[in-house]
Amino acid sequence: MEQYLLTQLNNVLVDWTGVPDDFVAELEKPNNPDHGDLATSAALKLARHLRRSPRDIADELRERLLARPLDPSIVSSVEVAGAGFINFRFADRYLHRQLEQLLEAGSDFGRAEQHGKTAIVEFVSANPTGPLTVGHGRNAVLGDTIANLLEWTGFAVTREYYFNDAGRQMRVLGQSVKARYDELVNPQLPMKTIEGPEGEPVEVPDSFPDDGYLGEYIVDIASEIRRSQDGSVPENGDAESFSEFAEKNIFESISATLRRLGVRMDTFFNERSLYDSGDVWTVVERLRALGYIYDKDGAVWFKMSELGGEQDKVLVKSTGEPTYRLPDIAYHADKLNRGFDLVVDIFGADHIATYPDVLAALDVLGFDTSKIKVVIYQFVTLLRAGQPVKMSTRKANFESLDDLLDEVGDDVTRYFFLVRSPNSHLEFDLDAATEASENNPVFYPQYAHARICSIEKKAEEVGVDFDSNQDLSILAHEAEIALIKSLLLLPSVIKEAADAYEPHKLAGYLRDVAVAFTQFYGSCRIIGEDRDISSARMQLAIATRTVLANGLSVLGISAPERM
RNA sequence: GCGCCAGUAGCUCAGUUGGAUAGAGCAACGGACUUCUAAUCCGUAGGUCGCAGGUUCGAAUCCUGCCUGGCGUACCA
Repeated sequence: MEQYLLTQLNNVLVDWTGVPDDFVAELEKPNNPDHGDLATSAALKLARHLRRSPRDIADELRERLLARPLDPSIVSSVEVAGAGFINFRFADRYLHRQLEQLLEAGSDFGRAEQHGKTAIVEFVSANPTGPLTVGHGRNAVLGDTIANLLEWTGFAVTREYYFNDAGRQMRVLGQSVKARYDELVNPQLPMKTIEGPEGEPVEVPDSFPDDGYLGEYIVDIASEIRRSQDGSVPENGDAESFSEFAEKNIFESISATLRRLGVRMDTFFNERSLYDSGDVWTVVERLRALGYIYDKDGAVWFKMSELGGEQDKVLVKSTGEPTYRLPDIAYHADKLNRGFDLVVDIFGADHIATYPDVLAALDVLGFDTSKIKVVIYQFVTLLRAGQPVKMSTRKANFESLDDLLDEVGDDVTRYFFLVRSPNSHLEFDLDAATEASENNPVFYPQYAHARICSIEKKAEEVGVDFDSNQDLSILAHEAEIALIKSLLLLPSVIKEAADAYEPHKLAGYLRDVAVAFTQFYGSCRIIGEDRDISSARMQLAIATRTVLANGLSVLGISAPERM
């Protein structure tokens, strides 16, 4: 309908003298149903060019459209309204035909054809120094759902987790675990007091690093090492063997947490491989050859100030160790070299400053940076009894993603993370997510889905005789038509959500579908009407269940058959 | 100081490629279960769209300035 109308509209305008060649009419969905199903403000926009009143132009535009003529099985009415809007209404016949196609497509309704392009979505990417936080949860759910959306719009998608198990962080981790282990083995160990997360004193062994990890999980890992009989960590092992054990342990717990969230990675990319391959140094040399590198104070600098940046950036510290920027550049070069058509990064707001440097470097290295899309999401505040809950990996007192999943479950967790726009701060109210769970918005689409399943089951029990080939044109009730219109939007909503990298558009849509269904349910009985109407309404219910199930599966939220 | 994000109903947030009367959920108030699931529905109330200018037929949306909050602005990641 939309495509058809656009073609008709613009064909009319092409033949219209005085209309600028580059003028393209657009359609919008009016928010007031009295204004039809689609509308165009073309007449208003042409007023200046044609030097006539918008209303006048709209009248003529309408006449010219009707003269083509318009296919009455698609468009039922064309009206001029307001200051010069033209409102179009769908023909019921058109809606019924589309509904038939929806039912035919079934679990593929909303899914676009594969177009042969590939995408890689990098997300989570937490280093194995501690359990995933709630912030990682938002990252994981966003990344996974954006990957789903891209798949549904025809991309072949790779989900990748980028991590680093070398360097300072892992050294500190090993030292932290070793110190806690020593403390367990030898209770007489001399202790010292350092500052905890709230500035409170914390007792740690003398050998504990000042910037060590204070989390309880460090002690857990230490006692696990002590219990383990496999000798993988020698009693007098160095910090490195402790760090290896801890890394393995933490990675397993991270994987388990992701599994609970329904997140599955295709590939894990270790930053270390960029050093092993020498890619990191190749980047420096190529940038140097291009004149964007200089040495100062023993460090290697990148001339970011010549590329629109505020100041030059250090790529290699005077210690010889690269900053995070250098491997980031090499990593993204690697992703582009792997031939992906689209490279998506999911970053927290605290990484906002890192990617302009990366993009600038890739740009001068000759890569097509337009293939890279960085999704930045804002921070999560966890509220319990109206008070913010502290969340930090390094410090002791924090709420982990696992704790959250324990408290509210995977569906609610995913929904809360997905229902807000990524660039909006997220207040995750635990009380609302748990105690008030009877009014929890996540249950809207789920409940509607379960209700339909229940109706189908009931129909089977009482042996209702449905005709699955029933002509759907019998559906003419206001609530039926409104529901059909809502259902047919799924493909375009998925497309919009994918193009914008904003899953909340889909989450909001599914709630609308649930509302439209419930209104239909309230005014139209399915079982117990005469056979024709009963059959047609059952088809409509099945179509609704299909849309809800497909949409929920994109969000990674379950579509239960009963609740 | 500079950069990014945000400021919309009591609360949490949609709506921002400029369109017609700014929406939803929760909270509040009033109704509806002998019916296919009441985890629901219907109704009422609730707004200087942070402030001030500007652009135009039209601004929550675009431009400028200012205010407030978050995150950055490392030879941390």
